[in-house]
Amino acid sequence: MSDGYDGYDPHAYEPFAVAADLAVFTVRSGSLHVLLIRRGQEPYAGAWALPGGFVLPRESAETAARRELAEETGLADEVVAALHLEQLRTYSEPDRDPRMRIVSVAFTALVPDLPEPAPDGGGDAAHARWVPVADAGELAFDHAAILADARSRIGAKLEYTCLATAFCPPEFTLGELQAVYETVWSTPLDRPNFRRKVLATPGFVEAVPGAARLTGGRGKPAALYKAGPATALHPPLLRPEGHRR
Amino acid sequence: MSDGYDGYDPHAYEPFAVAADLAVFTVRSGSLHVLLIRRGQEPYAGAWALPGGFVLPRESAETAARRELAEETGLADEVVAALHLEQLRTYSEPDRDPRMRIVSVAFTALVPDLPEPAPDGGGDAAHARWVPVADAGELAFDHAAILADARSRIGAKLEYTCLATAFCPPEFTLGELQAVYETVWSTPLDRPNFRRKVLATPGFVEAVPGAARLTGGRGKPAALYKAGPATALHPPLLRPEGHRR
DNA sequence: CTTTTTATAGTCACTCCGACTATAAAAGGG
DNA sequence: CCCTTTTATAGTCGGAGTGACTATAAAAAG
Repeated sequence: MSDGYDGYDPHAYEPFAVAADLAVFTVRSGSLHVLLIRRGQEPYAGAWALPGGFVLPRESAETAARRELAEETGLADEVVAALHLEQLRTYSEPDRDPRMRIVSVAFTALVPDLPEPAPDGGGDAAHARWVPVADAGELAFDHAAILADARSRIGAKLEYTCLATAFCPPEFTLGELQAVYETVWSTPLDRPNFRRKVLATPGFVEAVPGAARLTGGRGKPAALYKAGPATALHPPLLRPEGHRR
Repeated sequence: MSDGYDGYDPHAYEPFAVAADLAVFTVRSGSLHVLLIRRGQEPYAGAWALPGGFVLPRESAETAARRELAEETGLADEVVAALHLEQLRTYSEPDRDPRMRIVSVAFTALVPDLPEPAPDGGGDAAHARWVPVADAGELAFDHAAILADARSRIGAKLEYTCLATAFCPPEFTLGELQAVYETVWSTPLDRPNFRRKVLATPGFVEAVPGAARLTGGRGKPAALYKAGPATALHPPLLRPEGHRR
């Protein structure tokens, strides 16, 4: 026998298709939302699904993910191009799609609270919506499992990376950053302690001098910060005991 | 336009092939080794490569990874079946294989120091060898990048999981466990502190009562432990500053 | 029997973190 | 205009965890 790569004739087999699917998260009005599209055709017509689609012959999976996201959701091209995509994992069970053999590379992205996916862009975008993950329920294919994996991954990543700032607008208050953690982890955090930890981590956030959020809200105006150059959190910011998944 | 999944005719495109590749690590004689095979045919004939091969039409990527590992390395079937495989990530750059479009799902596995891959099994196994990762050098395809990603992943995983016991035989001393950390991280650790940390983490290791390693070695015989039920390390066992990647 | 080697036990100071209290600066209601 | 409410920010205190280190125990080597 030769090794597994030799003597393979791809046309002798039913071909694989390779897809890229995305779990794009945002935090809005105190709950974690995921971007879903409603399927227009069988299978799973009318069901909600993660945005995604086939990888074309000259694309990497990540390129395909960006292209599909732009096509299906009408998010602005600059937004999609700048988006930090992270590969989650690949789903390759033989029967995960009833039509044919489809191997799907899943990606995760975090975005600040954006306007609703442009319905004026017409076409696919009209079927895209932000849905609270708690309300996502049944999804097409194995997308519910992908969503669960993505959710658990981002919860863990908040512990040891600075990724939480990706959920925030360019300038944000520490209260807003804390709300991201509390929303993703579904647990309240002590405000002074959170503040101390964030400020003590070099490069996590940087003060925007002289700026303060002029919200219509009550209370003392909060200082504004922007994301710093750090990417990892050492030591990590662990969620309270009993809130891990 | 419809969404990306609809109206796709896979036969209209050059087909994709999907492969599974493995980075299987072990610790032997004080250095981290990876299992490599020598390629017999073009492309990259004579070069070293990670074991792996094509996913068959009715297999998941993980099933294919196990099958290829057994075929190519002659590792015992029980060993391969019991192996903890973790998906690393998927490599999908269009030109990563010169022959055709191949998307590869990479896996990582950790095994105790095993005998050399059975050369008596004949066939492919004869071309499999444990190679110190420091000596791996150039590999076929993008396997050097996969290996680097895998190495960095396992280093990070030792920090917050109990995975280090996977490198050890069923019963091991704390000194052996510490050697795993020191080898993977390439940094010495303080022995009493390491011991305190491991024993203070519930479920990391369990004492084997009355047993002690009767090595030919000098010094006081060490007590034996076996892997406990815990899977995560809270709080984590962080490597010393400046040794992260 | 002494030295060497390895395992194991214990000490001490410092850091980090959870819980908590106190003060500051805004809005809203009388 | 004062007083309450709300939110932001500052500080305190004790305990857990850890790095650096010392001490003791149990084996082999000379």
